[in-house]
Amino acid sequence: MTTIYDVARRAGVSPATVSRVLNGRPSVDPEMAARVRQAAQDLDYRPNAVARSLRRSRTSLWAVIISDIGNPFFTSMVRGVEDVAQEAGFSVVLCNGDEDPEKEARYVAAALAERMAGVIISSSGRPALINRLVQAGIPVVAIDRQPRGVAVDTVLVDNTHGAEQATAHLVDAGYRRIACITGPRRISTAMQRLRGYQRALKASGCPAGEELIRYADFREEGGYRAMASLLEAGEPPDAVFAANNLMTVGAVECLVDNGIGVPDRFGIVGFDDIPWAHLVRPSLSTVAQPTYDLGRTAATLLVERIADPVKAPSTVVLHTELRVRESSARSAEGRAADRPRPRGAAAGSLRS
Amino acid sequence: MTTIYDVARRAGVSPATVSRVLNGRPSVDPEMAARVRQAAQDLDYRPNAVARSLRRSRTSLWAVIISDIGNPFFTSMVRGVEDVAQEAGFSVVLCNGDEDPEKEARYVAAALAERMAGVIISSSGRPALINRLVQAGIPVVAIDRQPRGVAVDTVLVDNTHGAEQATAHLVDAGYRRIACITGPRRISTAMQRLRGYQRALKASGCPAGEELIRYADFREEGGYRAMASLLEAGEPPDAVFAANNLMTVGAVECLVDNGIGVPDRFGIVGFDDIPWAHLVRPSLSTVAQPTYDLGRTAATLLVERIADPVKAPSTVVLHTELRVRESSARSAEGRAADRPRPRGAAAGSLRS
DNA sequence: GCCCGGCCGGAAATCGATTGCTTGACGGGT
DNA sequence: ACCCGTCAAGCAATCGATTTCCGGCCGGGC
Repeated sequence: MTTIYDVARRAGVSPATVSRVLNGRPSVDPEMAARVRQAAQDLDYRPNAVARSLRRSRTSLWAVIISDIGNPFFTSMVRGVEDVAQEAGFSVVLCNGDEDPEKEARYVAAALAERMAGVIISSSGRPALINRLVQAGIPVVAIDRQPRGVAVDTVLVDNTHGAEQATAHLVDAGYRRIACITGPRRISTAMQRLRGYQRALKASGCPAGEELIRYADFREEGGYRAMASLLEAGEPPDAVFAANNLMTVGAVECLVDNGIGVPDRFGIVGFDDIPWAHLVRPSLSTVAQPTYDLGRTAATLLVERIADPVKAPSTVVLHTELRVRESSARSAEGRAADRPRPRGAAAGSLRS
Repeated sequence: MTTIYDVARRAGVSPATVSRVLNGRPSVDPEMAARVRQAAQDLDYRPNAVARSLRRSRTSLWAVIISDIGNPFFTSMVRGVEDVAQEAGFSVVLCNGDEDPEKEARYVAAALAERMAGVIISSSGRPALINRLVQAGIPVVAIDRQPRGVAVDTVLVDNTHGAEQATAHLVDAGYRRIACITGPRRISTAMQRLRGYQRALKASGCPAGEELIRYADFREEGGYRAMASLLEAGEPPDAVFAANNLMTVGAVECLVDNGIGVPDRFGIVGFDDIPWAHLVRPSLSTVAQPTYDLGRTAATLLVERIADPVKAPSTVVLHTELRVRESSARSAEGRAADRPRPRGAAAGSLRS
């Protein structure tokens, strides 16, 4: 690789001058600057970012640590981050935490070791990880999930309200025994969405209780299993609110496998939209989040935080929107035909 | 941040010794090694990876440059890469080229500047980019897409064969006027899949011709538009082979919007599976690729290439598998009712 | 004609970890 | 008793770019 010394030699100047020219510092003779630029181009010189980072003790890389790369929610968010980062002159590298606290910890360690310029994180683990970053002086923005006990810039959506709205909608559609499949207890969004669900049930007078709640893993398969377990229960529900998109898909699969008609015999609303929600039959009612804007907002906060490391952390809450489609639109006949469902089918398919 | 000097001072040794201990070099007094480790732990010392990379002139980061983060094909592939990378002690950073050659060029430049340990790339641009990496001595593995005119390790699937099989399957199902929606001409997979389609048509004696071919962008929206344009044609097709998963989804959407019954009035097979292909009604017939293994294989090649930079490049071809579902299963009635289709509907919806 | 200030560009220190070379200590062989 | 081999550990150079400091030159003012 060619270094700054090679360029300096070819242009007949000192490396210091080359550095000044290439970094756009003023106070360099234009004629000499031209010579330097020419030499750099001739040699196809590319500054060694590693050396530069060491000297400046800062990099131009952001780490975006997301919790599941297979979830379209995150991929859309990342686009928002990228667009802002690029305008601000940063490169984004993506780290897939995969809902695995250990994997996530590894990426945090890497971000720390590489002295990344900033980190946007949707943490599935303990807040200690985020603390480590903060204490090392690395600008951090938490996205989607609220870390407990750490004061960092945060971008969230109104989870509780969205969940409440979704559940209330199921009540309005005529469902009575409404279950909830939420995520792991350690994750803020899981708990907030559960709370919204509970609030709506209480307001409506519908039955509520732990036997209607399942804590799954925000994955498709977890949603499937949770749904199967709900159907196995003594008194199975007639509708479900699923706290994320992939679990919604899993739950629907389970219903299909058990031959349970949606929406007539069973209603379902999911949290977070899916790009193809309208293609699935029945199309899925969801609480849509402004995913792209979530990313943009987080990136903007990060840019500000980098510019001013001591300003007070702020929290931005964006709004969700209930999109009613077919999966929660019970017809009049469906409502009438409220006879007991065949149980055992779910169990059978599970054990197979 | 604490440096190696701080640790050395606290342990009462030289920085050289600290380095040796922490890198597990032998020939250090165990008692002294223990003291060093204790000091490092006390100070929560984390080696500065930037300085280390500079000195060693190599890093432990891989860049995986994929062409569309929104495509589940790539996200699944990345998992395969990550699993191997981790075993080999590398961290993976993901770069989203977004089917945009310029964006991709930026990430290549970053990989180059950061002196990444290796690059796995699914290139949507010109081979010049890959050449640049190779010339800089950075180990490269091309994945999914074959770069022209550059000798690098490559992992592909049997695109031509898969496409041929899919098209032949449509012929067998009784469709006669079979169109093809493929990707941009500059991308090898688009052309190979087109070739397989053409080969199958020729073998079967079905009509073939440029008027049945559309070159789209591997995106959902592009698939929609291509489908609409096919429906508008003088003599519209009665089936289509779509050369990737997202375009398949777009094409189906278009058919649904125009009220064209699948599979009875129109057959469709896509290349590359979709996790939720069986949820969509009608469920989608696809040519499935071993996405995870694709990633694993590429990563394994990269590990080998890093270990031995001069070995001859190899190309690995993995196999696809046709998964027949509903979207290509024309019933007997559908076959009989082969009456002219209402045109204009597609055009109307396009112009709206 | 001399002095001062400003501007330009080079020499060298610096960032933090690694590593080749060297020194010093110790033990065994002659 | 002397010498040499071995091993442990430190010194200092090194990676490549940036940046501080300083010297030299030029021009203007008195």
